[in-house]
Amino acid sequence: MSAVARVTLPDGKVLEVPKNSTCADVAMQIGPGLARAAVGCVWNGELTSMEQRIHGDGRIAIITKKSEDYLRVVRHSAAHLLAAAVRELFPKAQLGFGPPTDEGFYYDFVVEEPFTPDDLAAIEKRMRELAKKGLPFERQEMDAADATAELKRLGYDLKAEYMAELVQAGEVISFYKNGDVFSDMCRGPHVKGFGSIPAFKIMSASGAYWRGDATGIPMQRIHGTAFFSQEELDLHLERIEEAKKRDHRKLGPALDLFSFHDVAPGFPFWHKGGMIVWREIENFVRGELEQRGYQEIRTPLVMTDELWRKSGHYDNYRENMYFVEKDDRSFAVKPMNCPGACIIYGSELHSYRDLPLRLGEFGFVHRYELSGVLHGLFRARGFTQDDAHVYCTPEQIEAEVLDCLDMLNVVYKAFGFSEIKQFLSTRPEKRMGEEALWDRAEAALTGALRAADIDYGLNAGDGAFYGPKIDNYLTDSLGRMWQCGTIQLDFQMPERFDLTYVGQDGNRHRPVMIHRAILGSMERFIGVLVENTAGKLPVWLAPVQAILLPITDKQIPYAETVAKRMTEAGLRVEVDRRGDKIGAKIRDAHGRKIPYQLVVGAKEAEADTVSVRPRDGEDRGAQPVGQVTEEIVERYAQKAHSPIQ
RNA sequence: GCUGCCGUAGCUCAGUGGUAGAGCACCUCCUUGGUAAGGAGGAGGUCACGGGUUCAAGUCCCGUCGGCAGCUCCA
Repeated sequence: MSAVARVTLPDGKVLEVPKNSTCADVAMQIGPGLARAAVGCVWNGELTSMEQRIHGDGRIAIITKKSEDYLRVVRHSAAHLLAAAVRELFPKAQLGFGPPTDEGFYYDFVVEEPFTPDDLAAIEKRMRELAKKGLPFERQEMDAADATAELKRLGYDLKAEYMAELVQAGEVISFYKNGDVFSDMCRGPHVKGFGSIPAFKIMSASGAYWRGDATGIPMQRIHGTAFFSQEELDLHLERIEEAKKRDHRKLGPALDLFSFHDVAPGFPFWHKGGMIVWREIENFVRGELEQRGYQEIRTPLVMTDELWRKSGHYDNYRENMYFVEKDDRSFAVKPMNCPGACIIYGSELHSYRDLPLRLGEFGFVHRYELSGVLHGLFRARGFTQDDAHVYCTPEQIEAEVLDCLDMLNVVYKAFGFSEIKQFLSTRPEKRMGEEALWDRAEAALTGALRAADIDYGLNAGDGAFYGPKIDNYLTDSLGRMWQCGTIQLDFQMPERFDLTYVGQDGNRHRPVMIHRAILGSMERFIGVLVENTAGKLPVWLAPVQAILLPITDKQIPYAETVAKRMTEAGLRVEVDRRGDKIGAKIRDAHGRKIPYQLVVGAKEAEADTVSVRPRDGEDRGAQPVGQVTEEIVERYAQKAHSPIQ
């Protein structure tokens, strides 16, 4: 064994340091300035202190106050501050884990009673008092015996359990103390003291379990967040408010798109507005399918258990399936469309000339989801995939995957999404098939991603039970990522259904199957669209594209003539016939987020014009009906999603 | 599913053991008003459902259903 460890710096440079060096030693070797500025480091992706010992090769990033990762340090310290306040107010509270997260931090506690909102307010108040005192973090390393004694003194039984594991793993045990107020076993690093957390806030409390085990010890988790400045914290809180305003579960019913009811938990009811959006999306995708040589199919919702045994779903997916009994037979409601597609493929003989055979299906699938994970359209129990199954030869895989990636780009762009991120998910623990097939499938997907020059991320172990996949995430206007499309390779299903094609050599061969969805689920995608646009759907998707607002009843006939002309031009138009004043009608149309609000009074009726109030702009004044109609028709045709001004 | 919180009119919510409430929306009437809420009146309730405690339950207790947040981030 070598006595040196090779340490890779963020810029790719490699340093050799003696084993058992600390991160601080490494920083010093890079430069004394950096060593002085260092507040912690990231060792092999994990946040740790400068005292971390280096036992082998790895990657290091030194954190200074200027690093992005410094925010994680601040938040981790804020978690300690939270725990300190909790221990003062609830001396019997036992500590669990308290890490920083992407949004802030949390700390888990074992307490007799759940925290009330009043408790949280008191805890936050106490945190502010402690922060005012400064109370520097002081690191102290201990051997196992001392650490055990210290944890016993503090009454941290759970931590003692965890410490034993750490000692076993050869870790150095360290404590961080803040005066005589608080002490916690912790790897670090931390800010200077409780006074060095510029802005923080307690967000909420919820249930959790020791080490995430639902059969284990119940705990109470307090969530908070922290930032470098009050301004950034305020901005964060505003973003949360904005997201709340855009919540599709509120906007959807308010805009008459869809609703949920107790009689069908997890299953959306689609109203007229939602169906218009749905149809537009479906027709657009259908157009793409036609361009790309797909055939559209539809397979049954209910099929026998035998089919699902054959496909492997019965063994691998049963907990998520719905079953029905009739004629002493058991049937399952389809959770996926692939077996049905395989039945169609297998129903006739195929030549290599037929391949690739692309079968598309807007397939309505049902998956039982635990009640706690349901979330409006984002996580429903019944949803419609814009699914397709491509049967091809192994040689055709890359080209087909590339075509799917291209379709993804084209489709997402049409909905106003330009930022797409791909992740490759590799073999999961629960899987079917031989390792060699998995090797081949993973290599094929990697090849396509490289060929498309895509900078993808890796989700190791997150593949489907029948094959690896590429998941596609899009970023919305609030910077949130949504998983939509997926491209999955499958060497199993053709095997199980004994699917073949006749090759050039006259022999039967096994086709490869690619499962792919672009939008993912119609339901979820519409939910994403609603949140992304805050309900202000582009003209091509808007259930009502223009509304005529008569100043008085006398203009209703004129408004109806205009509406008729626009309807004949292919637009979706309404007339507001209610007896309200114009101000109220505008307010209402605006609330419904209708793109074009067209005011008609005596003057407009006289001149064959409408006064245009665009959704995103100011009153434009009177414009000829023909011109306005043309503008909307053009926007519709172009699927424009720019603001309407 | 588990933990916590919640469930009162279509929506947003008040009502803390003693006659079921408000605003908005809806309907009718008056008003026909030129750019983000005109006025008056009316109708609308098995207080999620089931059980219990009590002279009395929207309110307290138990259960069920449904909703929301969290349950992955590992000192």
